[in-house]
Amino acid sequence: MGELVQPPKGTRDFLPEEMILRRKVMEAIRECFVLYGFVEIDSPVFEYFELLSRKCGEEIEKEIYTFKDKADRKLGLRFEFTSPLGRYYATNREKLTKPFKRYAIGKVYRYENPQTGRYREFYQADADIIGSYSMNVELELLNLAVFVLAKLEFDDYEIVINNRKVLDGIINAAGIGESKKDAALRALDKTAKIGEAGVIKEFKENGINEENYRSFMRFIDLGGLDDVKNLSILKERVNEAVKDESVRNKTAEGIEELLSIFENAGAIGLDFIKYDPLLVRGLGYYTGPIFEIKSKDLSIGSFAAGGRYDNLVELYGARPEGACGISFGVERIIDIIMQRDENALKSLSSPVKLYIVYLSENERLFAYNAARALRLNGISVELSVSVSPNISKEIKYADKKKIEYVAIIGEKEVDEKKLTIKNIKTREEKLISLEKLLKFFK
RNA sequence: GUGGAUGUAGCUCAGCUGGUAGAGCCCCGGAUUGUGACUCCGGUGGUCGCAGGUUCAAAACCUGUCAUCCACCCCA
Repeated sequence: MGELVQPPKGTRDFLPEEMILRRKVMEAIRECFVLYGFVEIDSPVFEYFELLSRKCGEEIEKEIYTFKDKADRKLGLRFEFTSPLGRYYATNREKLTKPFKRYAIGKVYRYENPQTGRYREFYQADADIIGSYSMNVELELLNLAVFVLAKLEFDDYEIVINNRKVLDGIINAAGIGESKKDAALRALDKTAKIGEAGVIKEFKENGINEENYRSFMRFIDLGGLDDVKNLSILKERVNEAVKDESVRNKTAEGIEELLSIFENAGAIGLDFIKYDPLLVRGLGYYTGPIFEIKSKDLSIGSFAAGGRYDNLVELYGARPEGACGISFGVERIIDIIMQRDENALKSLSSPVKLYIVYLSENERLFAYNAARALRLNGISVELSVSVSPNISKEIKYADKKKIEYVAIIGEKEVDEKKLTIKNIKTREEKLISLEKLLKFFK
């Protein structure tokens, strides 16, 4: 197969049967967003590069697809929905009702090497709330996430949460300077993957002492299973250790935010979320709580994540506003579903409920009218286009397209003004009137 | 951007130390012109990812290139 008949690196074609599952997942997520009161917006797939790259961090900047248009404007494809949202909000804020709760589901692009759960073109589903500093926002978003996952029948996942302010405070308390903060955080984030020795090695490579690492770890060695207690302990420790008053206040604020989340989580069915002092998240714009949802057993990584980014809209020229969002990795969710159940694709049936076959010209009008009546009642029907059909092949066709029922219309049916309905799976047949058929599908 | 593995029919793959390709599934036709998943028979389908090179001769060896998978970086 020559290269030119393949889709570009990191992109994929989807077959009709794959689309059934993809549509189902995206529709489930969308329904939940709507049930939680989020409104849909749309914005361009490309924006000015300079806009996209503001405060996203160097690493991400490298992953932005860029191009110049014919008037030499430097543009970039959106690599997620948050930066475009910042721009959108700044542009339209006068027309928006606050707090602004919006969702967006669409394709995003990242120029990176494809790998497990990683593509150059992929779907994300985002829900964000702009216009509130309250932790009620975090609680609502986490609650939404749990609702979405229940709808998708996910149960072996975990939700971890941390706070950028707290991270900054502990980094400071551990004696790691501001200039080395990012490198330290990046290394710490990898603890589960590369282990203690690996983190220390990375610290050293970045000119940070092992003692700083030990110190950091001592702060977060909180022992207990009760996160409220743990955070209270941490609060005292950091409060004593941080000399800089503004950092100390920020840290305390961050801990209060987390405490507020944990104290209220139980009341809305979120008692299982966990404080993870080593959770970092790379994107540069996060300012407060950050969270991640991952599968417990599968190696696919996190499939939903988000956090608070209070400074974002200000970056685009709007007055400061509290803002927080969550993003679902649609591809990863689909990959997980397919890894779990290899029959995930096979077991789905077509949204088309009935395939109608008529055997000769004489039955055409009857078949056409039946199809029309069903369609007018919202029932999806495919009418065969064969002129003189071979019934075996028609049934096989419907089966392959995962259509559950076939209607056969011949001389006999037209005479009796009924349709022969065959259930493909059970092979049962019934001769029934159109009225009964309509009721059956309703 | 870096490293490793892999590219042979629509799919999964076989093809030994070089002698210009095979199986199963799928697909198409028939046994079966108002009834499909099983069976039987027959058939279509490949410049062996692409481009060079070595050789009398390359799917095989060498180089480059593109793509896929895995890992790093980073991330949904």
